[in-house]
Amino acid sequence: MAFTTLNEVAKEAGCSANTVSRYINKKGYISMDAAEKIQKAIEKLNYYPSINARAMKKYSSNIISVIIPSIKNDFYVEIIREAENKLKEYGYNVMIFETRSDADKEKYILELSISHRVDGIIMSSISNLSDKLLNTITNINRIPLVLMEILHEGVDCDYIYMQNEYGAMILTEHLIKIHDKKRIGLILPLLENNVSIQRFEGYKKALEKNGIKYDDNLVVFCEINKANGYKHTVELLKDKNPDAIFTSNTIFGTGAIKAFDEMKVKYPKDISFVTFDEYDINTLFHPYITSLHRVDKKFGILAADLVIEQILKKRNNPKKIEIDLSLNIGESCGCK
Amino acid sequence: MAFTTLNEVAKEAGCSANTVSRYINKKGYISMDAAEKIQKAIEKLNYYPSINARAMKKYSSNIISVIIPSIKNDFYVEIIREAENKLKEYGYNVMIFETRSDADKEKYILELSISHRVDGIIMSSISNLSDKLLNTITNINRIPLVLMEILHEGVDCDYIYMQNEYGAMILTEHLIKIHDKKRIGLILPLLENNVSIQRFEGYKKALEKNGIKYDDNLVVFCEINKANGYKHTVELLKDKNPDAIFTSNTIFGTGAIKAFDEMKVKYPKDISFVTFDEYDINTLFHPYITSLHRVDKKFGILAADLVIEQILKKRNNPKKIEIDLSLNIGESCGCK
DNA sequence: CTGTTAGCGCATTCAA
DNA sequence: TTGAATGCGCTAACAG
Repeated sequence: MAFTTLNEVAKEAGCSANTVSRYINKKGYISMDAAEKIQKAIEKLNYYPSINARAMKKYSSNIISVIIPSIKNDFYVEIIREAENKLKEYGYNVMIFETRSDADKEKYILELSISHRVDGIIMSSISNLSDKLLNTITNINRIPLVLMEILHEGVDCDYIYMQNEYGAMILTEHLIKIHDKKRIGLILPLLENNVSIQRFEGYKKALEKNGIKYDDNLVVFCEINKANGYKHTVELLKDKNPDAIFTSNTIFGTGAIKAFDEMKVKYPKDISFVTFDEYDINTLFHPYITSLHRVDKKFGILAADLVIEQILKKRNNPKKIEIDLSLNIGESCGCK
Repeated sequence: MAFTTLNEVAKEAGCSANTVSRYINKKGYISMDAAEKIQKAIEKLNYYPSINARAMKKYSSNIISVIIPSIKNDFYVEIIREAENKLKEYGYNVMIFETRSDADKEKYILELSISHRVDGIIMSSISNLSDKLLNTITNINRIPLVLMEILHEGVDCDYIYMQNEYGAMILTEHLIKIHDKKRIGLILPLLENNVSIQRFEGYKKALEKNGIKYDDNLVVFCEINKANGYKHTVELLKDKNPDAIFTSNTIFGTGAIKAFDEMKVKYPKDISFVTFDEYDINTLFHPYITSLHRVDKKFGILAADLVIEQILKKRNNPKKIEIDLSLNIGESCGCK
């Protein structure tokens, strides 16, 4: 591989490297004549500045890490896009990473981000497994950090978080109070996932408030994939006689839809169906699927604003922003 | 921000920076004693090597750029994941970029990749707008390059490409020959997109071969988004009396599904419906949607192998790998 | 307005 | 087995 350097451009333009640098960074004054020659040299030699060298010199990479569980999830993709657009306004580039909800990969990506000397990290971490490393990042390395979705006790940084427990509760309660459901099947990610724990708590709270005994036959914990959503919906329908199904995310939700389709179980006629997250697919075709609405959906923009604030204003008193949830009534629960 | 350096680790461990470097890179011999002290120092000081400094020294960043039109598209997401897994086997990290099919962004990302001194680029570029830059990359900078989806005449690098024209032809011909359709509505991306051109050609060829006159009222070119898929399906249905709809990608496809749903047009009863790409959503619920099957679906792995070959074996005779397409019959066209 | 100098953090010579 | 010296490409300080 072969790359032109600043020095080569300088030589070609008949000036010093410093002048070229100032031209590129638009710092200080440069004569028209020099500017022209430099521009020509840059084009002639196909010069592209080395980000590595620049980052070393400036103690700043101009990169923000955006780390999410999955890019196969519209919710997170929107966050990335919003954050990227916002950050670009301030001249930052984004490195996109997905953890696949894997603790080792999460750790690897965080360490990689430190090694890249990124100027900030926006992350959706749904377990506590990286908390120690996150503490190093924010306290020792002092990299501006924004965590999304849930609070990590003991990691003192900016947060944008949802009321997962409350959300699961109102969704469950809707099924109980409005549609008189008593046997609500729930499909959840494994409990090492804190979001899962919170949604599980919300479900149980709704039952308790409404005098329904918790039946652990109706609750399934499994790895997040469509196949599991399908499989466990089939099993619930076959063996557990549920009068409703509540999937904790859209991946499980699509598995459930497939199961309903194959078993010729129609919602809401034969069973009520609700899912936590609000996605495109929920209203792709009728019956529309009941879910929860994030009152402020701009996680990505909010997160970007928080990092930028930390960087530019050197703010270091952490902020916590709570995202409200409300019912997003469709037809799948039995309404309309 | 504050980061520990190799020198600080060396001081803490009571040895030279060189020894620490050799320890980290597992190169050359090191006494057990030294190794232990160094490891302790690394942990105590939270040392994470600077990728920037390393890249400068080694003329190699260990990064491969994977550039795709959209991360909101399962086809590309799979490519990313496959490539990432494969590349990690060889010790490479991946930088993920999406161009949103925007020529300026495409150029920006390519230049950014050069500036990062990436060790290779895997890209799906569906226009010819960056061909000049791609030539610089492969001929001047000599960065290993693999292009996906379509051939770019004049860019001499590795390719993994599909028979877009053939695919559109057999899909159209299926509608004509098997289901006796004569007025097939087609929704395509704008023609600056080469994939679009090829699929359009395939459509026309199928009509011609079967003695059907081309009617440009039935063909729509528009920007790729769901709203356009919806809008143009509605318009076709209302005004153009089509007996089939062919959407050129899944984004348009979901828009079409929404339009069918709202207008209470049932496929395949009222109209035939086919879409080019094979996605999860096609078989999420019945009727399953007829599409094209990529005989070798591992674009990502193939691409990673090609870059690795270029890097490790210093291969520079370009390879072209063609991906075959075959009909993937569902029910939406009218077949059972 | 421009050039000279120094040093960012690291890996790679070469000596010892 | 280890240390000292060097330089990757760039920008910031300082001189001129």
